[in-house]
Amino acid sequence: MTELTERQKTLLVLIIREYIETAQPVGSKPLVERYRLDLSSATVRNEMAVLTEMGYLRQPHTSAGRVPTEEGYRFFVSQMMQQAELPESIQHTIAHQFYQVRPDIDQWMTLAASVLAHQSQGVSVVTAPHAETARFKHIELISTQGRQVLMVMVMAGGEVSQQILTLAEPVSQERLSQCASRLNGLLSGLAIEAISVLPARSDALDQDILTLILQDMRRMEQRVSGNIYTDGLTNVLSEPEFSDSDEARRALRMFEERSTLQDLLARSVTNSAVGGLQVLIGSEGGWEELRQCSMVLARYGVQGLATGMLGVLGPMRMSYARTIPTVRFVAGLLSDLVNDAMGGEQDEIRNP
Amino acid sequence: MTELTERQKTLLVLIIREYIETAQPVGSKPLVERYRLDLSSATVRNEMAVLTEMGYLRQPHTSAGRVPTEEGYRFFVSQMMQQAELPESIQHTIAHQFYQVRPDIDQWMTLAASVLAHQSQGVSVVTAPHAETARFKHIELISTQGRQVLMVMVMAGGEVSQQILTLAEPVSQERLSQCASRLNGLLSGLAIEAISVLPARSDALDQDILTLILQDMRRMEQRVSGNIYTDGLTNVLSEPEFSDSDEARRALRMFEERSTLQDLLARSVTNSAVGGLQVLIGSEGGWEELRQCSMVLARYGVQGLATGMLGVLGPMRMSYARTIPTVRFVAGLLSDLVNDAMGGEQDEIRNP
DNA sequence: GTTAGCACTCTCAAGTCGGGAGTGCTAACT
DNA sequence: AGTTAGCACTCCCGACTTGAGAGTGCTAAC
Repeated sequence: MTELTERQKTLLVLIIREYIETAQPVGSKPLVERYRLDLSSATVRNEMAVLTEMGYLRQPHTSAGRVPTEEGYRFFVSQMMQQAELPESIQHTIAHQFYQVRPDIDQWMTLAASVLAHQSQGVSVVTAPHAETARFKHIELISTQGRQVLMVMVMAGGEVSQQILTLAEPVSQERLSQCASRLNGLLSGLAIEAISVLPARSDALDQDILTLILQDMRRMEQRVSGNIYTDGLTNVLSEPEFSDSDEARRALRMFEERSTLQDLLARSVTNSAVGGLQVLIGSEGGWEELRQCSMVLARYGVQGLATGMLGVLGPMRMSYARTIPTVRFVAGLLSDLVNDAMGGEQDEIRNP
Repeated sequence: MTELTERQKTLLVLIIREYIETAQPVGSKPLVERYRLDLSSATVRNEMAVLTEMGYLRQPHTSAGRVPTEEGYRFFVSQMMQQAELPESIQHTIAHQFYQVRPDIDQWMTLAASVLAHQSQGVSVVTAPHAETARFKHIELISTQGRQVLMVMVMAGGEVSQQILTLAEPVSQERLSQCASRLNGLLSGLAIEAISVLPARSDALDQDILTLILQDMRRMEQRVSGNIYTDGLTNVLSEPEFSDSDEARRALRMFEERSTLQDLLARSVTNSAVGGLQVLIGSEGGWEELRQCSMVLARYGVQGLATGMLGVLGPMRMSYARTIPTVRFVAGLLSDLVNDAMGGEQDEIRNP
């Protein structure tokens, strides 16, 4: 596979840019006119033929303009990656929004999803920060009525788990508080393995609660990611490639289905280099339903404490030039927020 | 406006049922054949003419079959409302799912949304239980690092609010716990109005936290509903009336937009009689974008403690026969769960 | 290596057309 | 009086045709 000449590169980029904008196969003549190229359409045609030969372009049918192939997009994106900073004004606007909402993980996630969807005109996903190894931080027991107790557990990474327990017999709030405070003292900062049996003198309630805590911590560790937030599901419907609604439906359905989405993200998590940005184009993602789509993914957070993923799904011809820098910027922002809120000595994931 | 004869009623119901199933204008001849009516198509035609005259049916164009009008659907639904119990087997399946998930409001809401969307093949909404007047129950302060503190507040209805505070100066976990326990003692069970200034001897930290608590409680009261959960956004895309994607997009978009959705629900909350079931057909909802849609809504929870809404959005020709009993059943189920978890003396909302 | 010219291909929108489904009316029947 | 068969009429819808337009690839000249 020979190298592309400089002119071929420029042409390829222009063609893809044009196609992303218009969603129409791009022809040689309109291209020279639109960009005032110092070339004749015939020359462009020749180059197009070469690029088609090499697999970067294809024609939907004889005598139609050219359309980028997955290869083409891949080349385009690799060009894009280096540069592409988000304009300062937009950076400020976004950051401003984050500092305006109530400081709470849930709010931040929702906002991040909203910002991503808005900026990229695609479907966004954000997963809440999640620790690979669960470390206990704090527990709280609140009696609601009779034998029902609300248990709120906070992990070192900031993850919160709530559940409602039914005890064997009614217990006063006072006893619950004492139990919680004992356990807090004993378990603070410990990971699952470090938690052993309780001192002999502890009562049955302590034991029961401890069992539940361990159960819950194991559940947390098994999860591949924190809660999933999405936004912009409808954005993609306006894209012409999804006008035949069945294709769109299948793609959106799998995106709405949390479990599938989690699989998808999980796979990317393992692949993704720390702090790196990943662009999955078309079949690269490996999901049949998303063959026509691309995803821009990034990992954010504080390595070793809590990390999450965020990304955008769009048609293959999504505006990478907008999406990539946005994803990168928001990832940085969330990393900062997580670091400020829970961080400490650990390494924060920063942009490469 | 004269009454409908018995035969006209039967016919109307059959026509609508047929239309709901096929999404095609229904003609006289196919109708008699399909349902083996002891009538000729001509007679049916005559009756159809009458029903059209009365506004229950319309024809898309001369010499096409009949299609129900909003009036028609309204009549149909009013017939439906009385009866319509969900089959026992399905009731069990659903109930089983609820008792299988981890007992946690968030899980229940997600599951409820999922069940509704699945059963009705429509878009579901569920709002978390929300109290009209916020009553303090418990607070917890957890130091994360330096001056950052995670504050978790639980309200009497079970609502939980988290946020991350930045204090003026670092405070030890011990002092935070003492502060929390003092405030818990003082404020337990109180509504906003009942909370006055603290005893003179309390320190600055107590004061600061109290201010934040009040702020947060006010915020909770201002909200019209708890968190919103939706599911099945994509279901509606397979409906033929939304094949021209623009209509679908606008409808879904407004449904995805939380704020609009909240408005919509808020309006219904005020309208809805306690425990009642509400069916909004077409323009009844008052939302331009949902002119082609219907909603089945219900309120659940424990009156005076915490209530929420749940419902299903679908095309006007949605399967009311499936949706109505499902919504009613799930509402009952959630009421039970809320009552078990937090209830007590208050009146639980039950099915009429 | 580049470009003008040209024949060729293929899509897309508009127009045409006939079959079919369904109606409403009338007149006969019960 | 209500019901039904028969029939003319209307209108949609899919299939087909057609012509314009856009774009290509090739060839030959620059």
